[in-house]
Amino acid sequence: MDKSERRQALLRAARTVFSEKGYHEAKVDDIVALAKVAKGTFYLYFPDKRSVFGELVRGLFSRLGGAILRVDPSADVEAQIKHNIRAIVAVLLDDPALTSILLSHAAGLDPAFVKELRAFRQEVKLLLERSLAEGQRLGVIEPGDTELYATFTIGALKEVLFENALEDQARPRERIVTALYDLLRRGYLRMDPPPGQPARRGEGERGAPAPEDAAPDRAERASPARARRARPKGD
Amino acid sequence: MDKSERRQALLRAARTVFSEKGYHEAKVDDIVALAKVAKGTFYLYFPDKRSVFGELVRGLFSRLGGAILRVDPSADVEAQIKHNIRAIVAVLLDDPALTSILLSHAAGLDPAFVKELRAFRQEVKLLLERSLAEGQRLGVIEPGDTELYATFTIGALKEVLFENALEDQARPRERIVTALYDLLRRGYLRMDPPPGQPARRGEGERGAPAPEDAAPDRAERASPARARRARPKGD
Amino acid sequence: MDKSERRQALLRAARTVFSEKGYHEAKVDDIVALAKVAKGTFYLYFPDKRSVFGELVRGLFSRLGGAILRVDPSADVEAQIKHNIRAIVAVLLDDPALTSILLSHAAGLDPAFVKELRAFRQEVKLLLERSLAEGQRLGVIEPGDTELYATFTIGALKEVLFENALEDQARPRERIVTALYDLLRRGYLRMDPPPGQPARRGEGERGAPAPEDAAPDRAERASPARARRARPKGD
Amino acid sequence: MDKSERRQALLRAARTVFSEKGYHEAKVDDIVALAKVAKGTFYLYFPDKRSVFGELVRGLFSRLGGAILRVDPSADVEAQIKHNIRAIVAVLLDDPALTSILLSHAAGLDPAFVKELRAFRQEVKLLLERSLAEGQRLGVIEPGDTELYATFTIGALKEVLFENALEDQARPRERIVTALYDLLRRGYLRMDPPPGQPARRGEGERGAPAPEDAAPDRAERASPARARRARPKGD
DNA sequence: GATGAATGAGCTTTCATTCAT
DNA sequence: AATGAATGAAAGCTCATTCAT
Repeated sequence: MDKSERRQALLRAARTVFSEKGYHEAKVDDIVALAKVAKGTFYLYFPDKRSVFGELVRGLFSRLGGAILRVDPSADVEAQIKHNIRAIVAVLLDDPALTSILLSHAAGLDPAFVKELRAFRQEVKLLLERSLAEGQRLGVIEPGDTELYATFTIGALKEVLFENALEDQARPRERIVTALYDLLRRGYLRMDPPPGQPARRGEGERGAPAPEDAAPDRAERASPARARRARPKGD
Repeated sequence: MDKSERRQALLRAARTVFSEKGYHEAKVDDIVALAKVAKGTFYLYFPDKRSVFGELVRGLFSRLGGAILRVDPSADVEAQIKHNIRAIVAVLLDDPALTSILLSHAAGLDPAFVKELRAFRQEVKLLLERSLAEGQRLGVIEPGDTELYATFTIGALKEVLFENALEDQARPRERIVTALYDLLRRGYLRMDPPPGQPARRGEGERGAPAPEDAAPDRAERASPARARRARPKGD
Repeated sequence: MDKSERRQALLRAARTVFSEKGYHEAKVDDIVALAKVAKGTFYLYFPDKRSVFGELVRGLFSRLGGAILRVDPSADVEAQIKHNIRAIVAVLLDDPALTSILLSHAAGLDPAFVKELRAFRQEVKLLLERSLAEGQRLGVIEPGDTELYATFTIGALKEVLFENALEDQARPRERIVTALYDLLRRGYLRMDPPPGQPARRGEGERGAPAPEDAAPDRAERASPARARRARPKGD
Repeated sequence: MDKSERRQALLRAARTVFSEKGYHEAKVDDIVALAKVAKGTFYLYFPDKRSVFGELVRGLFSRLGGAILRVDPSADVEAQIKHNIRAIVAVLLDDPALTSILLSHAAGLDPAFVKELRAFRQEVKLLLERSLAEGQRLGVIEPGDTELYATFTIGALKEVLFENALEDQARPRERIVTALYDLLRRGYLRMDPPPGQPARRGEGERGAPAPEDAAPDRAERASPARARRARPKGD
C-alpha cells in the first residue's frame, strides 16, 4: 500500500468515525483501528486530529464549490437553478456522513477552525446573495432582502440534507429538488391572492375553508412536552 | 439561599458558560465558579454535566412549545402565522446563547442525548407538518409534500436564527418575520408566470430582463476561493 | 493530611525521584507513586512537572542566599570566610539529592527555566566577584582577575559537593571547609618560592626533588583508556 | 561515500545537534536530517541514540587523555603544569559544544551510561590525585588532602570551561591558564601572613587595609534577590 | 446540605527503533 | 547497504465524578 493509498484509507476511516461519533467522541484510536494501522502512523499523515477533520471538511467544500454553476439569465433559468439545487444535493447526499458532521458536529473546535467554517458559510451565502441580486436586476427574483432570502434558502437546504444524513431512509433526490424549487418559485401559503395574482382559491380540488372543523381550542398551546409523553420512551 | 434558588443559579451559570464555550469546552469548574458554589454542590442538583445541558435545552423547547399557537383557519390566518413566526423568533432570539449551542454545539454528546434532541426536532416538525396538512385541507396551503415543506420552513428559520445568534448585530425581528412570511407566501423566483398566475414581469420597479447581457462565461464555476479573495472583510 | 502536608509530601517525593533518576527519567507516575497519591492530585498542587522541579531548585537557592553572610573586613575575616564556606557546604550537603540534580541534571528543560538557572548562577558569581573586588581594595585578596577567581571558587565548591552528593560515603564537612580555605589561602603548588616568599623547601619532612625517580618516559601519555580497561567491567 | 565517511558524517551531525539542543531534545530525526541520510541508516552505524553520544564523549575523553603529559619533576615543573592546563583547556575549548553537553546535559541517561561517565570522572581524578601525591613526595605540592585538591582543581577547570562554552564571548585562553596556575600556586586570600611567610601586605599597588571603613551592617544577609534587582541586564 | 480535595481512566501526541523493500 | 514507512509503548496532562469531612 503506497503513501497516498494509506492516506486515503485514514481519511476514509476518519470520515466514518467522525460521522458516527461526532468530532469529540471520535478518538484517534477509533480511526486507526478502522484503518488498521498503528497509532503512530496516523501522525505520519496528519499533524493532528483536528487537521484530518479540517481536510475532510475542506474537501466537501471544494466539491460544493465545483458543483455550483453561475446562473446564466439568457438561458433556461429554471433548469439552471434546478441544476444547482440538484448538484448541491448530490454532493452532500453522496457524503451524508460528512454532511452531518459539517452541519452539526463542527463545534468546540479551536477558534481558528471555527473561523474557517464560518468563512466558508459566508462565502456560500455571499455567492447566493449576489446571484439573487443579479436576478433582481434581471427581473427574475422578487424584490426583497436578498440576504434573508439567501439565508432562508441555505437553511432550507441544510435542514433537508441534514435530515437525510441523519435518517436511514433517504428521500428521492428529485423530490427534494422539485419541492425546494417550488418553495422558491411560489411559496406554499395560499390564504388569499397576492396583489397582482389571481386567487388560487376555488380553482377546483380544495373546498372553502371550513371554520367549523377548526380546533375549538383556538390558540391552543401546542405542547411539545405533551407530545413527548405520548411517544414510547424506550430506546 | 434555598434549594431552588441555588439550582437556578447553577442553571444560569451553565447557560452562560455553555453559550460562551460550547458544550465540550464548558467545564464543570467554570460553571460552579460562575455560580459561586463548590464543585460538589453541582452534583447535588444535577446528576451530571449532560443533564444540566439537557435541562436548558428542554426549557427552551417548552418555551417554544408555549409560544406557538395552533392556527385557527376561521380567523385571520396571515396574522396567526406571522404571530407564530414572530413568537418562535422571539423565544430563540431572547436566548441567543442557548440557541447557538442548540443549533451548532450539540454534537459529540452521548447517543441518548442526541436521540432526545432528534426526538424534539421530529416533534416540532410533526406539529408543523400536521398544520400544513390541515391547511391543505382548508385550501390555504399549496398541495405538495408537507413533510418537505415543514423541513424547509424549519431549516430557514433555524438558519436565520443561528446567524443572528452568531453575529453581533441583530437583524430587526420584524424584518425576519416578514421576509419569511413572504417566502412562504409566494417564493421569490419569478422567471415566468406559474400556471394560473399572470406574469409578474415588467410590472413596475424592475427593469426588463436583459438576456443579452448575460455573462459570456455561462456555466462558469463559482469558485468559493475566488469569492474569498473578493471579500474585503479582514479577519 | 492537610493541603500543605500533601504538598510537602509531593515535593519530597519529587526531590527523591528527581535525584535518583534525573529530570527526564523522573516520571510523574514515579512521583505520585512515591507520594502515594493519584496522578491527578499532583496537578492539584503543581501546574506541571517542570514547576515542581523549579520549586525545588528555587528553595535550594533561597536557602543558599540566606546562608551566605557578607564579609566584614573589620572583623575576623578568616572566620567569616570559613563560615561562609561552611554554610554553603551545609546547605548543599543537607540536600545532596537536590544538589546533584541542580549540578548535573538541570538540562534539556525549557529555555525559560534554563535562563532562570543561569541567572542564579550569575547572581552568585557576581556576589562573590564583588566580595573579591572589595577584598582587593582592602588588601586581603591577591590582585588578579576577580571574575576568574570567582569562577574557580564556585567550580571547586560545586565539584566537591557534587562528588559528595554522588557518592555514598560523605567526606567530613570540616575537612572540606579547611581544604578549600587552604586552597584559596595559599594554593598547593610549591615548586619554588613565589617572589617575596621564602622558600618552603628544605623545611623538613620533604627531601629534595629526586629527578632520578621521575618517570623515564617523560611526556608519557596518561591514557584514561588504559586505566579504564583495568577496572572490572561488570555493573 | 564509504562506510567510514558516512559514520563520520553521522558523528559530526550528532555532535552539532547534541550541542545545540542537549541530549534529550536532540532527536534522531535531527541527526539524520543534518547528515542527509535516511533514518534507518543511522541504525546501521550505531546501535542506538545513546551510543553515538557515548562515542562522542569517549572521543573527547581520549583527546583529553592524549593531551595531558605526565609531569617530570626534574624539568621545569611550572611549564609542564601550565602546559597541561593549557592542553586541557585547548581540547575542551575546541569542542565547546560537546563540553557543555558533557558538563551539563548529560543527565537523565540510562544508568549504564551515567556509570560510564562517572567512571571517567574518577579516572581523571585519580590521575590527578596520583600526580599530586607524587608531587608531595617531591616537595612541590603542599601537604594536604590530595583527593580534595584534585577535586577542587577539576571543579575549577570545569566551571571555567563550562562558562566559556555557555557564553558567546570566550575568555583568552592564556588568561585562564595563568589565573588557574596562580590559584594553585598561591591561592588568592592574603588576610595575614601564613606561618613562615612574610606578610605580603603593603607590598605595593594595594592601599592599607581600612578596617574602620567596614560596612556597618556586618553579617548582613547577602540576598540574591537584592542582587538581582541591582543587575541592569534586562532579560 | 455544602464543600473541595482526591481520584484515575482516558486522551492526544512523540519518537526511538524495526524491517520490508 | 540504504531507505523511510510503520510501529507502539509510554508520557504528560485533563476533568467529570466521588466522598470524607
